[in-house]
Amino acid sequence: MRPQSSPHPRRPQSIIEEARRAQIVDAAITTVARVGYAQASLARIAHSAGISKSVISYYFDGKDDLLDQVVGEISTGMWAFIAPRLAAEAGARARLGAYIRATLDYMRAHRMRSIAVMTIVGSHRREDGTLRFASLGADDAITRELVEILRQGQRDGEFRDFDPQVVAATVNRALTGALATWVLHPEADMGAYGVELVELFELATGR
Amino acid sequence: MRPQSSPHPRRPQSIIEEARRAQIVDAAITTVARVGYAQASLARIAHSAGISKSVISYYFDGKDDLLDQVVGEISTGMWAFIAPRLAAEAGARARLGAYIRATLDYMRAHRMRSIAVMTIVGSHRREDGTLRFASLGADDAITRELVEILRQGQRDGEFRDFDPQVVAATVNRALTGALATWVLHPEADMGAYGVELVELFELATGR
Amino acid sequence: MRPQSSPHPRRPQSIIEEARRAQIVDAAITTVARVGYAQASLARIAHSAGISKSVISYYFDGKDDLLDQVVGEISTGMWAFIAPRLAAEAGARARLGAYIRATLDYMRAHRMRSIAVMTIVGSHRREDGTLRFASLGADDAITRELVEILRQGQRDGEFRDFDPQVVAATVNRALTGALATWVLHPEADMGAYGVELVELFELATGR
Amino acid sequence: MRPQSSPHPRRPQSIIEEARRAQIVDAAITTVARVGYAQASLARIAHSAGISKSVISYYFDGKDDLLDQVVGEISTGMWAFIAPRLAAEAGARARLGAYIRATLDYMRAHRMRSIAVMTIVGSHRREDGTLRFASLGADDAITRELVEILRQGQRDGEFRDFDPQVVAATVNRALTGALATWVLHPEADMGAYGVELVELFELATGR
DNA sequence: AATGAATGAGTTTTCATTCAT
DNA sequence: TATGAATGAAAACTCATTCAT
Repeated sequence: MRPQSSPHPRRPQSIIEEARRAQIVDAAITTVARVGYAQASLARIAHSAGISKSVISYYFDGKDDLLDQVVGEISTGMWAFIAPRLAAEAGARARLGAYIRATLDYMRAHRMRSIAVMTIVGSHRREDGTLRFASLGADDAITRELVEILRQGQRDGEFRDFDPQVVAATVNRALTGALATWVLHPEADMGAYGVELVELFELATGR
Repeated sequence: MRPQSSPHPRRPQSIIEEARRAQIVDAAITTVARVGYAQASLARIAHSAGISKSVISYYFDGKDDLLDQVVGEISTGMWAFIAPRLAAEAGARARLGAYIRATLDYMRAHRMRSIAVMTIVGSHRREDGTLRFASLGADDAITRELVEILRQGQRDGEFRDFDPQVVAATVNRALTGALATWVLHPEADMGAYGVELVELFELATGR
Repeated sequence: MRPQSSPHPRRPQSIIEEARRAQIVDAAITTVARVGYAQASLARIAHSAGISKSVISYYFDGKDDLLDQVVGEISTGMWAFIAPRLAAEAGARARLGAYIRATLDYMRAHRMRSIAVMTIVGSHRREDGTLRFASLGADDAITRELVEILRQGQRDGEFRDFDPQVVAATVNRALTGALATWVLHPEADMGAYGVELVELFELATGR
Repeated sequence: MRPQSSPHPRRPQSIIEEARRAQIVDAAITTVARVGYAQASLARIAHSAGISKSVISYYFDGKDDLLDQVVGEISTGMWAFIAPRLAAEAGARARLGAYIRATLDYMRAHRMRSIAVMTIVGSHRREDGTLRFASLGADDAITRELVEILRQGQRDGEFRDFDPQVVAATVNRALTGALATWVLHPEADMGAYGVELVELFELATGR
């Protein structure tokens, strides 16, 4: 990922330039969410953005760069959404609940973005075949914060003894599971789903 | 579909035919597990099987058919592996634990198959863009059995009151999460991971 | 065209062998008539005959040979149908009418065969790109007989002076035109069409 | 369809774009006329145009689209050639003669185009197996004009009573018959052929 | 007498990328 | 800043044919 850096030697980032980039990123998000990773060709994305294909090549260093930036932007936005909600809570137990609720709230508020990032993370690969974002949901910034919450809870005696990495991965998986359920059943009650998950993990982690 | 779009509704399944089919299915599994869904072209699969591309078309009615059969075969094998382990246990709590352990044992015993099915399920789409196997892990035969176990536990008073669909989806997600962790960290201790998950869900579901 | 001759050194033409050949030829006729020349693959023909693809290769020296024999057999049958009807008439004018009526009657009695031969004649090409049956309808046995009728009529003073080749080609084209109309409008009245054509060519040729 | 499945409903048709399209259409015409419909692959057409295969996909929405445009362009050109010749004549008899002569003149002046359109019309099929241009020569704009001439002649008493559809189809068939003869015998005298046909149909229709 | 198995050549189409303007 | 034009590679798939049995 090469965020904020231009492929060609151009430095001044004009407002119009940033607008174009955002427009393309949005089109990529919508397209990936709608038709999936494999079908989200540059032609389709360009078409969805109402621009010519080569504009994408102009602003991004190829498809990989575009998708990298899509994931980067969504991750950033997600963290910006969740972080204050964690900060508002005191105690590991409360913060774990806030983490779950905030994530689900983000998904509800940004359905397309959430689906897109889940889709890309599960499909975007390097040339050697390994998933490019395999660490997302397991070792990224947000998850590291979650792990820290869990560790703090254990130190403070709020949580029982467990492997924080395993629980963190399970929590994240549960959250994307909620999203997948929502995709399959758009009429599902995400609020109730959240209540269930909060209780589930409180019981699972409490002493 | 049988070879040559045969006029006969059912032709005798020769040994060599079944062997070839199995060989191709195996090559597809290996290839998908190694390079991912999008890169697993028929050419690559054929190459991996050491056969010509058109042999695949000869035995399968296209790529969709092949992948359908891959998923079908693995699902069947998985269920055949897990079912007796469930039957050997009495009580919902014990059976839930057996479900988790058996699934992880299957994954350990059949790493490639497990990765392949997880990959295909997450990527294989219909022409309309919807995931072809979206229901796998949410509404398939194995999951229905899991839901039944959870319901039984609630009826018997072993489990607290929760939404069985949510918990079942979360359990399944946790299991594929274990697999994803194992892919990312092949040195990870799956046995310990299993112990963690069993305890987590016992606490999460118990009263 | 290599009628009656087998590709492989087999001489005894058993009854069963002839039955198979006829079965395959019939299947080819039906298939070509239904889906057109380009789509009439050996696989489709074999499927329609309820046999394996390689049986065709066993009885015919490839697709060209099969189609040659299809055209040959239909031409032969057509001539066998028409010839006695010509012989029954005296005078060129009467025989020209009989030619037109007999051909249309054949088409009505053998719709599939007629469509098939028209289709193949218009599409089957040699490797150099030239139509293999370009002479059919212009210089074949039946047309030569038609030309002879026209010449006789001119000699006898029944017909005016015209180029018999041109008129013969036009008559034949008119007849395949009737067939094409019938294909496009299956409800068309072929009897009335025939009456129109007979009158048309009587006036066109008479003195 | 325009290049790149453009997002804009109508892009400016640059000169170079129109030139390329015309070049490709011409190459398709030449190729179809030379090797026939079935052998006229996009690869061959591209080769004949001296361009890469994918340029065709860039300018046309697939092979069907290309052939549709080939037929459309030739039909348009043919009508533009014939219409003024009809308009220059008074009386149905004279106009019928003009129709025949003008069509044959077009064929002589545009041999390849004429052969190509005859070939495509006789072979290009929809997925359901029906001929895509079955109505050409039976129910298209030019033929409707011919039918109108015939009807006018009957109303004015120049022509006898006959089925105009049958006669129109026969005239058109006779004309493609002339073309087929010319293909088979390039040395044939098309002028004389035309004289024969004009006389034939004058006698056939006159009272 | 028959065919299952296999294949290589060829089909149309899609795609990401490059480049001159 | 933007894009129209072009391309080569690769995709899935079809086909007529061959061959061993």
